Amino acid sequence: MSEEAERGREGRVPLSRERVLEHAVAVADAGGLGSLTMRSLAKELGVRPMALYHHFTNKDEILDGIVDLVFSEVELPAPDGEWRAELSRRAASARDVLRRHSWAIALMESRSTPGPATLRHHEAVLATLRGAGLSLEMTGHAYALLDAFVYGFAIQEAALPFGPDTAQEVVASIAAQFSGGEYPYLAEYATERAMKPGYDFGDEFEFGLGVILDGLERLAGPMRVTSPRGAEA
Amino acid sequence: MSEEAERGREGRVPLSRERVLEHAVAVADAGGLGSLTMRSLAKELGVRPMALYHHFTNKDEILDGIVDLVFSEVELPAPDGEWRAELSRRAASARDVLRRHSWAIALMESRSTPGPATLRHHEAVLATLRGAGLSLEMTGHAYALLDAFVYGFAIQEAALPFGPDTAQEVVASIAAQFSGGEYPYLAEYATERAMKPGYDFGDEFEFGLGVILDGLERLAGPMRVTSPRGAEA
DNA sequence: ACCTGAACACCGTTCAAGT
DNA sequence: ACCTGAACACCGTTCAAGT
Repeated sequence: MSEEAERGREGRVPLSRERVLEHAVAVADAGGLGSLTMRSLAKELGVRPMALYHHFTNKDEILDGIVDLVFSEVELPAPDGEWRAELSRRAASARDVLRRHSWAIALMESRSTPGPATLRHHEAVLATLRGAGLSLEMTGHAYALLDAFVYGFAIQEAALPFGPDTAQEVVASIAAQFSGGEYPYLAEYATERAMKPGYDFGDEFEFGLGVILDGLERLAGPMRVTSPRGAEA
Repeated sequence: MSEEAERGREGRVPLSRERVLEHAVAVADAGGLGSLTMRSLAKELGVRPMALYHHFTNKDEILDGIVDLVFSEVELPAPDGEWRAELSRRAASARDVLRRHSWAIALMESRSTPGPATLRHHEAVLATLRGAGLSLEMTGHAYALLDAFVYGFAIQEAALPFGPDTAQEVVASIAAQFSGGEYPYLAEYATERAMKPGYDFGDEFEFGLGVILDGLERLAGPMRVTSPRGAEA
């Protein structure tokens, strides 16, 4: 699994914060957050566990680091672009990133020291909303609503019984248990909708995002298509 | 802390799944998910760790159990009530419950074996949406959107630097770091909005929920105020 | 049926030491 | 400056045993 573990002691790349964090993300991607331990990470890097403490004061600092690294993968909206397209692209990208690194969702709840990529991300979204002409108050409303949806949707996708394609079979076995009649609406939804061929839970993302953006557009009044070029120049 | 630990070996209440799960929730509430170990839970119950394995096959089963117990605290919507009021009440209740047990959010991402309270909950929401006259397709859209918002909002509240009241000071210290000018929009939002006296992030919940319910109302067309009394009678 | 003690293979982290 | 070995106080869980 690990290139470093296979490599001899000689041609060893020295540790660095970046290298540690990149491997930490890879370990969590492969085996979940539970598989990411100081010991497993060290082995992946071809090093003894204690070597990590020379670059990070403790495991929490590594967890903060990988959350920020995940954030850095999200495409930033362009503040001078068309706001709706930019926010759509940003939301879809964030959802994609959280699907690739679903362990990161649980971490966001507990981390409260945002890293530079996280701050740049927030800054770009705020710039886009403000650039579209929204008031500060409406900017806060919009940002909270958009991110609640993105994060919450990511939770739901992560909690799906299995991948988007194999879900049907699982739903079918669950639906069979409902046939007693205790959960008629669940049974109906499972058999008449979730088990139907073309169904894909992931499609609910576009619907939900559309409802939210429509609502914001309506409430925010006429928005600028592009923000002024030089902010205060 | 624990009544049981103080009680003598004599007047000991015997273990049961319910008693174990109730104490597990209490332990997680008090110290977070990290503080909930088989050993700490056993001590809280005045018992040896191995006694727990007589009632649960492993820790995962306990985690499944407490997620379902948390779900049981959420107020169910009344399928024959006014749909918008019922869904509002349900959403506010779910958000309340997740604020009281914020550790549960991280668990939902990893658990995929829903318990009876969870199933009853889903059943009631589906019944309310179907009872309001929504198509199966629109029911799926609506449910995914509503729950994404509720869960995602709960994550955001859990990730707040501190409680809703002490947040201002923390925001202020963060804002001070922004003063270099690297994050002008974050600085603006922090100083001109988040630090202002009346500001409370929790208020964003009502706004977001309103936008979503408005959107659903508009898309679903005219909805019944009450569903037919006897479903198929 | 219900609970226990001892043990095993793990954790994160400290501390003193090596180069 | 960068990495290590040994040790400590923890984990979840197995297994054989007690009542």
